[in-house]
Amino acid sequence: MKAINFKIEKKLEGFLGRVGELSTPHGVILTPSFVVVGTKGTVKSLTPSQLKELGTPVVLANTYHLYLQPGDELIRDAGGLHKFMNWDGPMMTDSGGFQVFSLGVAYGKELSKVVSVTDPSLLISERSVVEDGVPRLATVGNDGVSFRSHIDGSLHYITPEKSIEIQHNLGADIIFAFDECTSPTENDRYQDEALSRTHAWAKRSLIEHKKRELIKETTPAILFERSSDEGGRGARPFQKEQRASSQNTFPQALFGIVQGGRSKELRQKSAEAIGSMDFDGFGIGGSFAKEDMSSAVKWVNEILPEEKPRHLLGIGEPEDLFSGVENGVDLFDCVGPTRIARNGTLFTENGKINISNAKFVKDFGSVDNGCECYTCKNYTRSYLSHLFRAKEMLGATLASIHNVYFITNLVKKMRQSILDNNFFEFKKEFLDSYLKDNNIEE
RNA sequence: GCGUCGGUGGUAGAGCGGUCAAUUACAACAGACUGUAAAUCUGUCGCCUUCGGGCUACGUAGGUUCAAAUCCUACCCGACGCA
Repeated sequence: MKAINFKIEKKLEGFLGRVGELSTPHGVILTPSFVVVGTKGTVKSLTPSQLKELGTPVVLANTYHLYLQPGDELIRDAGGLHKFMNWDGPMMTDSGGFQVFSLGVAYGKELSKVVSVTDPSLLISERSVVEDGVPRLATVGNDGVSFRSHIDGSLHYITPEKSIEIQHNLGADIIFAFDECTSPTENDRYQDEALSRTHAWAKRSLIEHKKRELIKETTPAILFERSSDEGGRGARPFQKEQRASSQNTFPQALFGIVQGGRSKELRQKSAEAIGSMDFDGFGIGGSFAKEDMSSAVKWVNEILPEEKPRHLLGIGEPEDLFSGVENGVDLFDCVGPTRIARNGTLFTENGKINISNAKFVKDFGSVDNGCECYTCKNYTRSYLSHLFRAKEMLGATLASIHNVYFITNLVKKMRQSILDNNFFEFKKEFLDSYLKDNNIEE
């Protein structure tokens, strides 16, 4: 049984972009699509019904976070993450690969998904566990990664097999191979080394995944049902193993992740290697310099098998979404819309605004003219400004509703514009307005 | 009326002779945020500045001292106690 089915409906003439339909056991995702991030099994400040209402097609949770808290086995016993968090739509889980980066070399530094590589102070000259007095919480070995929990300091070791095991316990429709996300500030030798590791880990993730999928397929459905009476009449042989691996009866899809930093050669090498493995789809990972992003995506997507879906990991600024779609990306996820919302920044067709700025205190207009979201239809900038100044929780919720709607809808409009043969007109019209303030100022 | 304690920057509240334009918190004003270590973090926050510094400030007015938010005197205001 195939976990997902991907069908390309239309291509962007002369470019890598395309419109498609991705079927999962929990519903269909129309691509390109924006995936909202719910790291710990919740999209911060939003309920699943609010997500449904604003049109979120798919949610991405995180392996590392849920493994630490509340534990993947608990979630398995709760009936899987869909049931646990009450989200019945399509779901993905990240492998924990990004935490290798964010808790590793990036820990305590100004390093993130998008960095300025022109800043020489960020260049990593030597690899030590403690830099500038800040100990890393993740250290990379060839077999896996040691993590020091950011919650209680306990030590954990995650291997590709472990990541897949956790992700099978969580039970998302689409899961990711365990990879090493490197910083663009690493030197060439390290990038190359890390890439070999990511490729080896991809292979191991795939083997572990296939093994577990096979158990699901060949084990009678009856065994998937949990016996409610703990320890009842003598445990069945194999029960523990089968329960552990097969709580979720529906098949899961595994995406491999392409890395390679800034180097064209490594990006292409990675796309060749990962693209030739039997994954259901692909993630494009890494921390980028802004100006490198579209070229890196293009190098990779020219090589990856066209008929499989591609997910650009962790990218979500409007201008980046346009270039991603143009260059053949089908899925994006990003914490941006929800994080900046909680911090008072809102998307508008004229660029981002910080709602807590003094000028919005008495602004009785809606957040974004013409926006159809719940927040814009019912509340004023003044009210949101008040909520943020008063530190009321509803501020985070209303702002998140708007930002998630804005970005989700933006990608939907891109999709429609490809179908309507006016993608580039739409792109120009949107970006002219969205970026205009930045352009005037400089 | 007598006595005691106290009056510090938008607010609360440190400081009790020089290192004080004054710790800290909050408020205010900006900024950052891209597979979430994040309802977080950063900067500014008396006035002027050629960024060296200059000027005005710790209830008001005097005084002591080389030097006062800090000590003394009077006055004004507040809290509490006694009449």
